[in-house]
Amino acid sequence: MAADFARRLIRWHRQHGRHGLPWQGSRDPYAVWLSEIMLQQTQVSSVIPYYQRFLGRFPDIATLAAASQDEVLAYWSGLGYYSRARNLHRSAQIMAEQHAAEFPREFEQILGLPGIGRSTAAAISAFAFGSRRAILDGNVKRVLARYLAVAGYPGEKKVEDELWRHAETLLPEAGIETYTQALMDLGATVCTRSKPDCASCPVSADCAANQQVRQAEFPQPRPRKALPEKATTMLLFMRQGEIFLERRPPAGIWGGLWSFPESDGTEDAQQHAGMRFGFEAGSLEARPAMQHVFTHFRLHISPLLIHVRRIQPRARQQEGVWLTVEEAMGAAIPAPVRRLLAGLGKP
DNA sequence: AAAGCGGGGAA
DNA sequence: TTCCCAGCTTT
Repeated sequence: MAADFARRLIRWHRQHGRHGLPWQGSRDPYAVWLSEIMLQQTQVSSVIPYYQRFLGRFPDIATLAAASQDEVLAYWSGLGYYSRARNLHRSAQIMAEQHAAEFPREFEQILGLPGIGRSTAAAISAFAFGSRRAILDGNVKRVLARYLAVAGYPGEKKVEDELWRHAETLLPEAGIETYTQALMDLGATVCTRSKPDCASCPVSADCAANQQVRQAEFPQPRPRKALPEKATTMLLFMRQGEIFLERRPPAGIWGGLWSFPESDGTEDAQQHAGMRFGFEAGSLEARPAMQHVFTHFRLHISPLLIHVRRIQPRARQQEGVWLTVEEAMGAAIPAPVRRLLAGLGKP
């Protein structure tokens, strides 16, 4: 069974795998390493120009190690996840100092380099040295979860461990490079996250998810973490066609951006906020509620439009500014404030 | 607009 | 050990 899986993949790869990519055909571990790092969170088409430019400027470990971090980052600029570039640079310097600028062949030593985890170390070992090592990146997790109907969320340790065991078991005795490339290619082009093309899949006949027509159920998605909910009332003080904004503290949410004064929504707090600035409130008008989702919580915003009748002359205003809506739209304001301002024109 | 991604570093 | 984040893509 396991042998069939690998054999079919290898056979499939000849005709349907991705060929001719700039990093294929090279066994230079440096080139293989660079491509694997660039491909970690980035798709092939974006990587290609960066890979060629980077390799042109830093053709080997010694050159990379000798370069400044600034220049390395400049060549990475636009790819994102800049810690990858910093780790790449650090690794090159480690190799220059400790391994005579040679890329280590030993799996444990490769794994020990910064920015290289178990799967990346295995991919480099397989492609550069022909070592028989299992990989398990996001694509492979999806292929195996479906092929073997592995339940649970792969981000969970228990599930990931099970997938690693399967990955090891399915390894072929020979042809590790083609097999590894085929597995990656299958996940990227056939066994895709949505709408997998099972009709074109070389292992669909004994794929558990396909047999049960449950492709969409594997791998199980990350459990939805219930976001904490927070609520605030934004006070939109308005006077003579201008609105009042104050600058937020430099750190924290919307640090340094301009926003409306806030209150907890009680009448006392609203009055207090107005008094803080010396505003004498006229009519109040609740605006439509809205919400804004952050990475770690959901914020419910109740906007309250307050027409300011009079500003007490002694009032200090160095913490805030009065701007026309148009001026405010051009200022450094967070997205929800922008939406609120945009909605002010309409009733 | 939301979820995914491989490894590092914090908790 | 386990949890969370980065910064861009794809759906």
